[in-house]
Amino acid sequence: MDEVFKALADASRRLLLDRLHARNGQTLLELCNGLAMTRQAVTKHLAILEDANLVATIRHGREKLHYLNPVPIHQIGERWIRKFEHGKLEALSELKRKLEKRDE
Amino acid sequence: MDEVFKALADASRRLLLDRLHARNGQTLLELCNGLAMTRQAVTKHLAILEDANLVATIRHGREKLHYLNPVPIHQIGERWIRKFEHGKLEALSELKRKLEKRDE
DNA sequence: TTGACAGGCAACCATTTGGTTGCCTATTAT
DNA sequence: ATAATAGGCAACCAAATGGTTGCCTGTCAA
Repeated sequence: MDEVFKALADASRRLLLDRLHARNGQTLLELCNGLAMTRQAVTKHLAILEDANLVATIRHGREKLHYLNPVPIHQIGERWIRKFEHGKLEALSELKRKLEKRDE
Repeated sequence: MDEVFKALADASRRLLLDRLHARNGQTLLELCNGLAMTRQAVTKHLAILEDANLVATIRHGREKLHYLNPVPIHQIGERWIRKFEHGKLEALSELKRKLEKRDE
C-alpha cells in the first residue's frame, strides 16, 4: 500500500499511468515519446510502478510491453479514500463552526 | 493536486490524517503522542498537510488545533481514481490474455 | 511575577529521489 | 554477417526529504 502511494506521488509516473490507460500495452520507447527525460529515467519510473504492482510487463522479442494494472488504484480508493468520504459533511461543518468561533 | 499526492505519500502523514479522522481538532502535542519522532518532525508533517489543504488549524490560546479537511482526498477519488475504475475489467482481461499469449 | 507549558524557528544531517551519461546485450532486418 | 534497433546496467550527481538539536516566543496558572 505504501509503495502504491509513493509510486503515485510523482507526476511523471501518474502521466505514464494515464498514457497506459489511454492505450495499453505500449513499449518503453513509445512511453518515452514526448517526455522531457531520457529513456533511462522512464525505465526507472516504470520499475517503480512495476514494484508497486501498478504495471505488468511482458517481453515480446526485443520489445517490452507495459500493461496497466488498475487493481492497486482501486484498492486505495476502497480501503483508504472511502474511509474519509464517510463523515465528510460532519467534519466540514464542524470545521466551519470552529473557524467561526475563532474570535470568541 | 500534486501537493496532495505528495502529502499522502508518507505513512506518518497518513497516520496523522487517520488520527484526525478518529478525533478531530487535536493539538500538536496530542498528535505527537505515541509517535516515534520529535515534536518538530510532526510539525513539519502537519505543515505539509496544511500546504496541501488537507488540514486546517486554528490557534486557541497557546494551543493549535488541527482539523481534517477531507475535500482534497475526495477530489483525488473523483478526479483521478475513478478514471481508472472505468475499464478496469477490460484492462485486466486484456492483460491476462496477453500474459497467456506469452509463449506463442 | 515567575515558572511551566504549547508551540515556532533555524541550522544541520544522512538518505532518498529523480535525473544524467556511458557502455553493454539481445533481437531483428538487410 | 552486419548494422540498426530495443532495452539493461552501473556509476555518478544535485536537490529534495525526513529527521534531529538547540534555542526562542507567547500564554496560562500558582
